[in-house]
Amino acid sequence: MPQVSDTSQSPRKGAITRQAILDAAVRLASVEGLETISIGRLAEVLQMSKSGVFAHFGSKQDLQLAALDAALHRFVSEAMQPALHQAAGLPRLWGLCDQYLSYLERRVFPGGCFLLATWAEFDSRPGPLRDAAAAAMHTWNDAIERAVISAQEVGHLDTMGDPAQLAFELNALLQAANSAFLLSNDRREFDRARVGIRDRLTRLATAQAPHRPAASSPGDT
Amino acid sequence: MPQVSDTSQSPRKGAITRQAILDAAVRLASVEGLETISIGRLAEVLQMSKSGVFAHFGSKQDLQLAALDAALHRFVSEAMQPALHQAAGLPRLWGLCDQYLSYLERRVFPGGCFLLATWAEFDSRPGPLRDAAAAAMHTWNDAIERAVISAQEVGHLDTMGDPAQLAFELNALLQAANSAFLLSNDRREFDRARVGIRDRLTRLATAQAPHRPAASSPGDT
DNA sequence: CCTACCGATCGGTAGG
DNA sequence: CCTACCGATCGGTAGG
Repeated sequence: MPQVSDTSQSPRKGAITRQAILDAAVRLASVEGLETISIGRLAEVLQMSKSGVFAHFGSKQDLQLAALDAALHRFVSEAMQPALHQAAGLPRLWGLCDQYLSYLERRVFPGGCFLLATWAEFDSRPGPLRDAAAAAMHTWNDAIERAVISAQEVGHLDTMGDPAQLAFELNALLQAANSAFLLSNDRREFDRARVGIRDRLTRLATAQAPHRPAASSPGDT
Repeated sequence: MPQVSDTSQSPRKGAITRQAILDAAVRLASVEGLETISIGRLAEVLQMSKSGVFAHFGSKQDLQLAALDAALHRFVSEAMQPALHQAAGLPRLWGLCDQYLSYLERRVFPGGCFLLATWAEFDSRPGPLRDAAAAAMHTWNDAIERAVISAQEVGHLDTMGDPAQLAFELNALLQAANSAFLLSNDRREFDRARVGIRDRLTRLATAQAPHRPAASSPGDT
């Protein structure tokens, strides 16, 4: 009766398999969309039976929700977490934008930003998936807006500017980088986003702002 | 043998049916995506047999391409055409942006901007549909960029600015209005886009620019 | 986690 | 534009 076993197998094999399924689901969904993935194709990729895959989730929708959740966690750690540890104010705000662009450049997901893709897929289809995609979008939007407000509070940004307006414009440049890069495959799109962001931030920066957001200069390529 | 008939029926019944199919396809696809529409569901909506729908197109892909083409024509006439008739320079450039926002506000398509939705759906799936969606995106991007260059040529905009950079930023604000409005259902998102666009244009406007792009002021709601 | 199976729906064809 | 039909695949279930 192996209760601890030999640690080589068994610890929580189910959880490992479940994670493997979610990894494959996220990879597939990034390219084809969360709705288009099918349990049968996942089973094929994973060399499992259909019902073997199915057994880990109560329904296709639960699988989709779990995959979105897994992608969101990956998004947070790849596109947000490092920047959130920076000093409040312009460093953190610029860090968030730059970290997001780096997440796009590193192609963390093969199909571009997973959150934007999923939001575009479900933005007009009411239901749990739309709700979850909206919540994921809010996770990001709130982080940006909080960083803007905090930059005003520490005195780096002029309080005359409307935080919602600045957050909207920063977000606009970031999501444009995603779709434009997928369209042109031209890395200068990232430079354009950085130029636009730097312009907005320097224009609103106060005298107390730390040597302004210099960042990696895009050069004149 | 009715050769001219009584004009009530018959002229080109096939073409009429085909158009009805495309209208339904565009409406469905705007909400659910071009890939998700099925010939069977279209037949149901149109009270036709599946093969009756199918007969007008050689394949599902051809139906999708035809629907995208129909949506593009509608996009051009609703979001571009009126603005393109305005005077070259800032009037036309501002007109294009404002017309696009109006197209979103009027909810020409129930699921937001059809071009952006379709591009997001196929941006990572190589094939004829991705190519057609990219071409549709270029139709719009080129119009904006040409309007920017033309505004420089007539002396309304400072030639120091990079046209590609300005076009990128205007486009960013426009597509952000689309996704943000679908997310929040808050019309202030359109105001934010207009404020950002006006800011960009006034900042680059020369002395010869016609009384600057005033536009409908968003008020302080 | 498997085999075996269900009804429904898919895109597409035959033949008229 | 129809009826009738095809093989393939879908999400999901039974039973182990």
